[in-house]
Parts: sequence; structure tokens; C-alpha cells
Amino acid sequence: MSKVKVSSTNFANKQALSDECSEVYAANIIGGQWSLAIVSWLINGKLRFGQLKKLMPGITERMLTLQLRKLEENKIVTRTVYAEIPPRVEYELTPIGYELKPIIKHLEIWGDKHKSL
Amino acid sequence: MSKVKVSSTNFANKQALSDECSEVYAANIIGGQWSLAIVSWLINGKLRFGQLKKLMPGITERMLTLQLRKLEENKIVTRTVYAEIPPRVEYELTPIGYELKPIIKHLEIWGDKHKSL
DNA sequence: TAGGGTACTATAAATAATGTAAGTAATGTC
DNA sequence: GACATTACTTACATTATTTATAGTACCCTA
Repeated sequence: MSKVKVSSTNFANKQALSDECSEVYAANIIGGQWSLAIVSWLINGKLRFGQLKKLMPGITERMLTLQLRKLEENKIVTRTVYAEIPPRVEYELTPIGYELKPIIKHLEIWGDKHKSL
Repeated sequence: MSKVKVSSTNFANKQALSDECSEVYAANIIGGQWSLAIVSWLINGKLRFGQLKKLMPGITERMLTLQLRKLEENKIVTRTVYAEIPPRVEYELTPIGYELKPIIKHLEIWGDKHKSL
């Protein structure tokens, strides 16, 4: 996460593939280690930072923050801050985020089937 | 690619997530930098190593080999070697590989829509 | 004998992603 | 004043993935 080197071959390759293949573009957006899991949880409704953390015991706060920021940048989730103390921040899927639902469902079905091979 | 440290936290997290979320499991399988692109090309029929290479100008032979091997391990593609000189090797999707087709289609549609936001 | 074609493999290096550990700010409660 | 709560941030370490470059084996053709 954080910094990518825009002059790297890797970056160029990703760009090129994303440009010509929308499915690769999509995969890059939801392709972080935790992104899909986060989106899966949010499909059932908005959640707070701390709730997500509890739902995914393995994730660190840093990673959760990074992934949420990336999802926010990509307009998959919205972030709402309530000016309270202690702070409260809620994350919710955007319309285009919700549209990932059928894809996730298909991936899940396919994954189950694949596991049982 | 190649070696992962099975004692790392990263590995453990991936395992745990894959176990409980079939969609994450699926995403891990098709999640390499080039995997989805390769599968996309193969959906139209079998291709040789060299043909894939030409279709994806940016990929190195090493990467192509690694990704194909991973796909083969995961039963997404079959590898057929013809004992000829010069050698000929054909890659083709397995049945479960072909079942990725609707998913890829959806990803593509979603990706297009997302791009136009 | 030299060079070409095909599908690789080996090794090293660079880049990217993830994890660890500690610290911050604001305020309310004990 | 010490401590708890919440949602982070920062600096650094580790691991994973991708790229770069060169070389291999086989036989055929010129």
C-alpha cells in the first residue's frame, strides 16, 4: 500500500492491463488482501471502524485503515465522521459498491465448488 | 510467487480468510497480476505458450510460466505437451476454469460502469 | 558450423504489500 | 491527575510479488 512507483514496469503493466481489460481493472480495485472481506461485511449494512475490526480478528488497525482509504478513494465506500468524543466513524457501501454483491455471490459459489474438487 | 513463508502472519491471515470466506478463497486463486488476463484469453479456446506471450506484450516469460503453473496447480488450466521439436505446449481451461466466464463477464461490466463514474 | 525456433529455468534485483509496535487527540469518568 | 474509549497515524521491519537478464535443450535448416 501507500506509495507505488509510477515509473516502474509493474505500474505500467498494471495500467496497460487495466485499460484494455475492464475485468482486470475491477480485480485491481477489489484485490487487496482484506478488501473483499470488508466489502462482504458491509453488504449487510453500515459498520463502524471498531466493528469491522472485531469482525476480522486478524487485521491490524493500520491495514484496516489503509484498505478502507483505498475503498473510499475508489468510491466503493463512504466514510462518515460524527463529531463526538470518543469519535465515531461509519463506513457504508456506495451504490456502485453494492453492485459488487452479485459478483461476490458468484465468487462465493465458484469458490465453494472449487474447494470441493 | 514461488516461496511463501508458511509461518508468517500474512500467510495465516490469508488462510483464515480463505477458509471462512469462499469469495476470498476464489479471489486468491485468480488474483495474480496476470491470472485474470490469461484466463480471459483462454476463454476463447486453447492457446500455446508463445501465443499467450504475444497477446500480453508486457509479460515476461518467467511470469507467464509462474502464473500458468499456479493456474495449473489450482486446476484452472490443463497443460498439454506435444513431444515435437521445436516443442509445443497448449494451455486450455478446465471445466471449473470455464465456469469463471460469467464471473469475468460481470467483473467486466462492473469495471466499465465504475470507470465511467 | 552457425543460427533459429520453442518453451522453458536460474539467479538476482527491484517493487509492492503487509505486519509490528508505539503514539496521538479529545473528552468524560473515577 | 490517571485512565478509558475510539479511530486513527507514524516509523520501521518483514514478506510477497514482479521484473531483469541470461542461459538451457532439442533438432532442423542453411
